[in-house]
Amino acid sequence: MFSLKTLKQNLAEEINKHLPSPITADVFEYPPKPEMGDLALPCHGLQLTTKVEELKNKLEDFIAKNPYIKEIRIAGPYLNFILDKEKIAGEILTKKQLKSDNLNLKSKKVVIEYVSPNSNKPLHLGHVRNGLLGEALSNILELRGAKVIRTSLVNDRGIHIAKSMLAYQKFGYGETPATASQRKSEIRNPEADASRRYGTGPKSEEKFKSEILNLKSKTEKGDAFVGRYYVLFGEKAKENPSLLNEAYELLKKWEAGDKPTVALWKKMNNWALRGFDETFKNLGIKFDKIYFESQIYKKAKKRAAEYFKNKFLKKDEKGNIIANLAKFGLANKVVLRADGTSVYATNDIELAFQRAKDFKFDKMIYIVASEQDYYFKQLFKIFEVVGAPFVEKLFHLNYGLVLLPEGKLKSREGARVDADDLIEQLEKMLIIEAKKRHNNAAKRQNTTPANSPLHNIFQVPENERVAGVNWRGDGVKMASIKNLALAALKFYILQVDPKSELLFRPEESVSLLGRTGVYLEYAYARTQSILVEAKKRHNNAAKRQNTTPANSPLHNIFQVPENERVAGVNWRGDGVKMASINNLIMHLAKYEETIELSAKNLDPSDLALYLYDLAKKFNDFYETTPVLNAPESVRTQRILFIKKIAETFEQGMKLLGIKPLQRV
RNA sequence: CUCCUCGUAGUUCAAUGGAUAGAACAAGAGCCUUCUAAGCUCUGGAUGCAGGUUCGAUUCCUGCCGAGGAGACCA
Repeated sequence: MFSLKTLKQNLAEEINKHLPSPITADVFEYPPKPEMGDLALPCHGLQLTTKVEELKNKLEDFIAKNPYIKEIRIAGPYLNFILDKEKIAGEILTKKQLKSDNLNLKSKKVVIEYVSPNSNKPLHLGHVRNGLLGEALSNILELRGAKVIRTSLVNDRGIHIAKSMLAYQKFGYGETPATASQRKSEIRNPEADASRRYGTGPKSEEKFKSEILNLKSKTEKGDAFVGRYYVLFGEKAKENPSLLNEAYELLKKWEAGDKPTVALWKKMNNWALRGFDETFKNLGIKFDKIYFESQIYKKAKKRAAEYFKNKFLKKDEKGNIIANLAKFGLANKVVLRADGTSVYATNDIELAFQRAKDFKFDKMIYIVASEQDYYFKQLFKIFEVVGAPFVEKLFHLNYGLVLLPEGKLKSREGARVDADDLIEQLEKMLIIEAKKRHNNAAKRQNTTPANSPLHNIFQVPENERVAGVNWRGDGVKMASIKNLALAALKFYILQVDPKSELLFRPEESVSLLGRTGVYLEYAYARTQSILVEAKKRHNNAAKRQNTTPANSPLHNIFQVPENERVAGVNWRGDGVKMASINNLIMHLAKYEETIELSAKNLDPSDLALYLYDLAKKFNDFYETTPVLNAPESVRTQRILFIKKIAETFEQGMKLLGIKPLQRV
């Protein structure tokens, strides 16, 4: 069975017979232009005892015997290999889609920690990037054969939680998510809303109180609800700094197990967590195990105190327990405050031990933004000096921050883009775009919008339109706008190298044209359209296959039909572009190594860009090469070709967490 | 001040030390009696500056300039 990887390895082995110092399979490159060849060996660096031509001659025998290589050409310092695309296509197209068996991560246990929110405010764009990365990586590693355990850590206790609790206690008047009104402007701009809504002084509080009492019952997302009180605390504390002390008092009460306080904490936490669940579900993020800081902080403090006995840990002059990292060129790190309260490190240390016990992992990947790089250096060093057995297995996968235009000039406490709101915005953009397309299509066809086949889309009430509408009245359910919006968002974020910062402009960034998730969906939908139509016409691929006598069932894929081969007789005036078919075949052949690369680099952007290329090449093919209307001699083969492309799209998109849509 | 990351078309992103630095958006011109025109084709535009290593540097090294992040018991 054909595999590019194997071919490269075989070729390298053969070439090494003629070289003084051996090469490896990864020195091969792909020529910049397909006309040059399919595989290239740059010979500049090789210590050739002979000339490039002589090497070429020495390889002739091997080439003659190798079924996949047709020819070698010399182009300056390069040796270019022309592969037999017909042969390769025959094997690739009948090959089953990549399975997780016999791949190199088989049975390795990988624990991933990602997202890890604070339960006092809703998820924002940074969490989205984190979550999408984690989910895509988990999927990719799973395909490579790993056993992936998706985990998260919720910071559900501490002073920040106490702040939102206090604000609710003082200014909540018993409001709940179920009674809260959810106005768009509030969600978009909670800060501005908070000051408008709550204002200052007793009068505005009275006003607000009566406002809540008169609210219609419309449920607000719990995390947004809780988040508003956290913001409110900030507002109020500015006027009245003593509120901070009150919040600390509340935290102490909580730690002491004061019943009403714990009850309030539970209530608000549940609201927030339910809100998170909804957002996670929307984004297609799921965890196998969620750790809560509230459940480990006591143990964590104990462990930190115990480790005080370790010679690398000591007390500083204030009484904090610190890890002495100076000799490693790092700043000392507090692992337990003098007053006995915990810091992040306290819990992270404990949690690592707990996870090691829970899962006995081979690899533990922390997906945390690069602003924590230094912290993780310190943390891992601590594990090293205390002799944690799993220290070699830990890995911090850092990703760049998501910046906003304002943040680029002046960051710090920049504005936040709310995750839920973002998805909603995208849906709206899609609906507007669809309407525009609809009108344009009508114009092109010289008909009024009302007579256009797309007309009915816009007769559907808005709320249903978002959920999903029917297409052409044929009863096939059109994919929901929401899925398209998610495809756009996910692709937009995942196409970027995780290490790069991501500049996000709320209005422009997630474009719906060009290199986008929508483009992918559109290309995939086109494959589906062909395949569905093929079935309709009773052009059953399997049936046809039996009638094809050639060695490979796909033998004919390259046979340009007689009438088209004759000079001047072209399809759509462009001619069937063999280059377009060949490009696609080589591209399909590269799928396996793309997945491998993504897994190795822990970088889904390789796969995302691969899929974009696939869509691009497919669209090129689509424009120039008829499938269903192709002459019978090649029709079946082309349908199978489309099927293979569709399968690759499906798997690749699913790995990125993008749901392939039958129709766009 | 120290450390980390990063400077590529107007903008958002590509390019295991290799061939003419690729796309997309934005602008203009074309293409539906044909498998979905959210598509396709054509036209311009870029490696911050200065050195170094190399047969060859966007990539590696040094310095400068610029951006972001971290260094504090702040979560």
